[in-house]
Amino acid sequence: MTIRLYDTVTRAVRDFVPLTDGQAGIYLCGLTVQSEPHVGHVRSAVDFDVLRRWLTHRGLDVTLIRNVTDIDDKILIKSAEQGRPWYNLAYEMSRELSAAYDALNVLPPTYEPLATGHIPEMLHLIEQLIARGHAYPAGDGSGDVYFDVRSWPSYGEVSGQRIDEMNPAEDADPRGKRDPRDFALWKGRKPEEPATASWPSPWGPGRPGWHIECSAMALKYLGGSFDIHGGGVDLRFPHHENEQAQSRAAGFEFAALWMHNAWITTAGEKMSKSLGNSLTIPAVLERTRAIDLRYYIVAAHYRSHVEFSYQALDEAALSFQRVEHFLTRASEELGAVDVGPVPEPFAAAMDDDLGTPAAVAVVHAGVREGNKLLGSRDTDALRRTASAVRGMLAVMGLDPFDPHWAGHGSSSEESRLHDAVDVLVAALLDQRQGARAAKDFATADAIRDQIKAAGIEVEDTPSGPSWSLR
RNA sequence: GGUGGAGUGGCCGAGAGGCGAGGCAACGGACUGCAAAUCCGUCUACACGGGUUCAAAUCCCGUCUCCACCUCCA
Repeated sequence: MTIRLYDTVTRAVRDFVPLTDGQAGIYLCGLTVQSEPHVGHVRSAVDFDVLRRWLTHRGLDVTLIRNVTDIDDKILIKSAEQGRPWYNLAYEMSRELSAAYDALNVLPPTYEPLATGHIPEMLHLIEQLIARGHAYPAGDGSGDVYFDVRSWPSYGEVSGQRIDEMNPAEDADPRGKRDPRDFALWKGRKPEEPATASWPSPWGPGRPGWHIECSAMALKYLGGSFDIHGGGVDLRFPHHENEQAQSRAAGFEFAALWMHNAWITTAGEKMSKSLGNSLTIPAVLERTRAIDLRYYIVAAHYRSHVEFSYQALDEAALSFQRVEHFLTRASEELGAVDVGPVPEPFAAAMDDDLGTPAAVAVVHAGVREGNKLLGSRDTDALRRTASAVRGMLAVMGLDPFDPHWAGHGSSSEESRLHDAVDVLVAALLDQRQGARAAKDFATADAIRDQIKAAGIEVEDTPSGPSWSLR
C-alpha cells in the first residue's frame, strides 16, 4: 500500500513518503476573508478534507494547518467602501466561511492561524532574509521590504516560469524595487490606511505582504520541512512560487510536495467574476442539500476543472440520493449499519492520487450489489455490503448517517415535525392499504396522489409502504 | 510573448496503447393492481488531419477551439 500523489513541482505522480514515519504535515492556503464564500471557494477545503481523511484512514497522524488571511489590500479597500473597520469585515467573513466549511462537513483543521496573529514570526523571517542577502528595504523611503528574486537562482521552480520570460507588469509602479518581479515582504503604511492596519517593524510601521504570511505560519506550526503544501491552481504563481523562494532562501526545506486543486467555474469564467453573489454557499444551500453539494464536488477529481451548473448539481444529487436510499433501506431491514472496512478497489482508487471518481464508481457498484440483496435471505451479505458502502462514504465525508449532517437542517423541532408527519401519512397509507385490499384502486391511487401533492413519495416495499420527501 | 491545462456518447464526468468507469436522462424487459423503487438489457463515444503499432481515446507530428496563470482571485 503506497499512496501516490501528483506533485505540481515535479509534474508527476509520486509515492507519498512521510518525512516522519506515521505522520503527515499539511499546509493549506485558506482564503482572504473579504467576501462571502462561493462554491468555488470551498472546493479546496473539501478536496483537502478528503485528502486528510484518507491519510488518516491509512493510519497517518495528520496535522492540517489552514490559515485565514485577515489583512490584505482588498479587505482594506472593501471595508473602506462599506464604511466599517477592516477587522470587522474580516471577522464577519471569516465566520461566514467557517459556517460554510462546517455545513459541508469539512473537518476543522488542526489549527487555523490568522495572519494578524503572526506578525512577529513574519518580521523574524524577513530579518533572516535580509541577513542572508535575499531581501532589502526599499530605497525610496516607502518602508517597503522586497524579496530579491535575482538573488535566488531557482526562482520559478514551482510554476515552471523563467524570470526573464515573465510578462513584466509594465504599468506597475516599480516603487523602490531592484527588479519589477521582486515582491513585497513588508508594506510600509500608506497615509490613507487606517492606523489599526499597521504594526511596528524595524523598517517603520506597516503590514506584511501576502506571501510571507503563509511561510511564517507554515514554518511555525509544521516546522522547517513538512510534507504537503496545497491550494488552488491560481496560487501556483505568484503565491506559492514566492513562498517557496522566500522559505528556502531563509534556509528551510519547506514543502516536500505541492498539490493544487482545479477550479469550479461558471459559464467558463472564474466564479469570482460572474453573477455576483448568486453562487454563495448560503444561496446554493437554499435549494440543494449540503451533502449533495459535497458529493458533487467530491465526485470530480480534484485536479479536474468543473463547469458548475445547477443541472449537473441536480444530477449529482439524484446520483447520491440513490446511494443514500440504499443505505436507508438496508438499515430499515438490518437495524443500525456499521461504518465498515472499505473494499480493495476503493482503496486502490484513493491511493492513486485521490481517485475519487473511480472510488465513487466502487460505491455505486456496492449499491447495485446491495440493492439485489435487499429483501433476500442473505442478511449477512447485505450487512457486509451496506457497511462497506457506509465506510466508503465516511472516508469521503459523505456518510449520510454521520450525526454531523443531522446537525444541519434537522433540529429537534424538525424531528418532532417529522414524527408528526409520519403519524399523518401512516394514517393515510392505512386507508390506502385498505382500499388496495378491497381492490378499490381508484381510491388507493387518489390517496397516493394526495400524498404526492404534498411533496411526499410513497414506495411499496416488501415490508409495506414507506414514504420520503422528494 | 512565457507557463500550465482541457476538448470523451443526449448530459455530467473517469480512464491514458489491447479487456465498454460510474452517474443522470431515454428506450426495452422483469417485478407491481398501476406506479414508485429495484434489477437486467439497449444507446459502442473520445476536436480535426496525418503518422507509429498486430492494436491508438491513450504515443508522435501538424491544425483548430477553449481555459487558467504571468495583476495580493480557491
